[in-house]
Amino acid sequence: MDNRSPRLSDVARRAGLSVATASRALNGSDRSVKEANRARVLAAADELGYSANVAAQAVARGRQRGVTLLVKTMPDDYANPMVAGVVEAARREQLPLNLIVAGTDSSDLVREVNAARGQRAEIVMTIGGRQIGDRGTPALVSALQRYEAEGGRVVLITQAGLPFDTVSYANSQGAHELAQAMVELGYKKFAILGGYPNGMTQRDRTRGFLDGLAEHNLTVPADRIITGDFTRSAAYVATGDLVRRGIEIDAIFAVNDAMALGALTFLRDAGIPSSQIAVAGFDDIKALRDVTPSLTTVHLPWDDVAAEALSLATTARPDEPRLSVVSGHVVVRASTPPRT
Amino acid sequence: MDNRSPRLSDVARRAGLSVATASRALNGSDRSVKEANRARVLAAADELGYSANVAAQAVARGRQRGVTLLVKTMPDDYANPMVAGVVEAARREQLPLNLIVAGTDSSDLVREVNAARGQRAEIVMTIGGRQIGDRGTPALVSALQRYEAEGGRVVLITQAGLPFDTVSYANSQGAHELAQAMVELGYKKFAILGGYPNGMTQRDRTRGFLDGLAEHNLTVPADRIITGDFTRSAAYVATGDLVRRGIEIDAIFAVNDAMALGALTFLRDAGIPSSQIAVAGFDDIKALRDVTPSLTTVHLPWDDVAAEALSLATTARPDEPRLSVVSGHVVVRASTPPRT
DNA sequence: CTGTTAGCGCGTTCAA
DNA sequence: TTGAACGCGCTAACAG
Repeated sequence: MDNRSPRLSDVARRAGLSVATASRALNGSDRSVKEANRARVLAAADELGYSANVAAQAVARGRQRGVTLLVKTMPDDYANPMVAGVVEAARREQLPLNLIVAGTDSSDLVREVNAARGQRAEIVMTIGGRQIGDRGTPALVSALQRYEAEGGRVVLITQAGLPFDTVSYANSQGAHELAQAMVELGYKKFAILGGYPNGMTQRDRTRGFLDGLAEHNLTVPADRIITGDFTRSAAYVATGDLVRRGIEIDAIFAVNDAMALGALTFLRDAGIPSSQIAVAGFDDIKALRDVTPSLTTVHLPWDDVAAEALSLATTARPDEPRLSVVSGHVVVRASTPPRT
Repeated sequence: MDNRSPRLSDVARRAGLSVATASRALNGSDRSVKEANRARVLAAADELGYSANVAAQAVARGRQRGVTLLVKTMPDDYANPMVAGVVEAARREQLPLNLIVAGTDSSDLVREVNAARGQRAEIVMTIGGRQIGDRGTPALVSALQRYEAEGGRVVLITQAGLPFDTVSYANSQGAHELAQAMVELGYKKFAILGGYPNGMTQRDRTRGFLDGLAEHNLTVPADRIITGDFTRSAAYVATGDLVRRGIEIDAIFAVNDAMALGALTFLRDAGIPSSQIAVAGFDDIKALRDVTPSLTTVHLPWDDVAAEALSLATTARPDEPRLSVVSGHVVVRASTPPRT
């Protein structure tokens, strides 16, 4: 009942050749195998149903090929377009992809980075914004530095500022342009659903938006900048609070689309039309196509972000960490009708 | 620049003990290490920043711990609730989770199963429906059987019928009940967006729905059962065709929620209200909360599906493959208002 | 171009 | 309870 799966030596014996030759024919990079022998090895492997033991290869080679993608969570509502992008990009490059769901804490990330280090993973990529003043950041940085010192490649998809190759997207600029666009549409009284108060992504988007308004001499009173969870449900509740408090606003900017959807859904449930309170988000996730009214947002080219990250990972690392910033653009849709 | 990451032998030397003892203290299952020595080993490991090489452990142990989850694709729009469920369940059980995005072809799946076999993966779990008459199925079955014969555990989350432990969800029954519910609401003239003509999930849901209608002496003419891609976009287009062809219907059943959202969005864009053409889906994905009108569907308890799959995987396998069927229930929402 | 040999890092016998 | 020695499956250096 408990057979053994065939090993390289089985293949070699059946082909009447040595393991070394079999190894070269099957997995070696060199071409230094006579064609006839190569064929015999491949035939033997096929007959035996041989499949290389990747773990053993990793041990022997001293390095595990492919990219280890570290994410904090696996969402159960809207897909994460960055993850999808990286998965697809890796597939195109024929790079094995190892998706690890680490957990939300930065110590979880440290643990997984160390695991990758133990395995001699070739490339480690992380997705996810950082927290301002996160006490775990130094530990994460040193784990990553150590991993790099031991020969690994690190690429972060997040905010700039850590000493590693990084792909960022223009949070501040996008929000700035969105603010401009909304002012031009005639909006004046804003509320902002700002998500986690310590999230850098959230902070950059909030600031960019405020800066954009400031150019038109508009401000947002502190009581209309709501912080809290970075989720759809939290936004739903927060919008309800705003409305109940009777605060007079004509538009809500949510710092990501999931939150914007929460706001939009609350307004719909409450019977408040976009002509009364408009909503705009950020990210341009695919799910936006299906809501009414369609949502104004900042489009980010997630596939480009992923491709850029992989490109950084697979090219030689220069002495100085590189930073690649991908910018987005505003997409005005029905949730922010021109205000007369 | 290229240091070495610490190995078990480094830890052992620093602790003044043998590798064997260090191994037992750090990763061994036995308790047979004197407490003082155990502490010294742990301290040494900590000081050195030791992290076990999982690949080497896998080679030595002859088995890679954890669950290897094989999915066909990584969606970029709506999250797959099954995947999220399994990830979370594995985390709860402290089982390392290896998520592999295989590709859509059944030969891709075979390749990954063989890779898992080569690595002596402990548990292989696959998510995704089968195709009727898929020529690749025998190859997949034999790859899985071989993997099992070599000591692995297989759990499928899909239709019943393959000789492995399987978790299924009641596609036919759920659709049947949905049909009943819609008839009771007063609907009579249906169209069905059936997805891939060869998909078993799609077929079961279509059949279940038709059976439910048949109990009320209702039928759906063949030209109103539309097959095609199993996607939101395809459903959007198909709904447009239905409307343009001027076919008289009062409700559309889409065999999954993504397709239902596509249909709903088309109707919205075309200005056709639910009172004229209703829409119902299947799955109850989270994204449904945010559309207008909210969507009638069949709710499936995805977390239960995942938990059940993991439970099958971690209990001893009896001689006969087990089948666990998780059933759902109809949720009537605004997209199917009572018809008078 | 091929085979022999020596590791890779770890778990696990078997004696002590 | 400990340590020495061996083996896991594979790659890579070195001869031939």
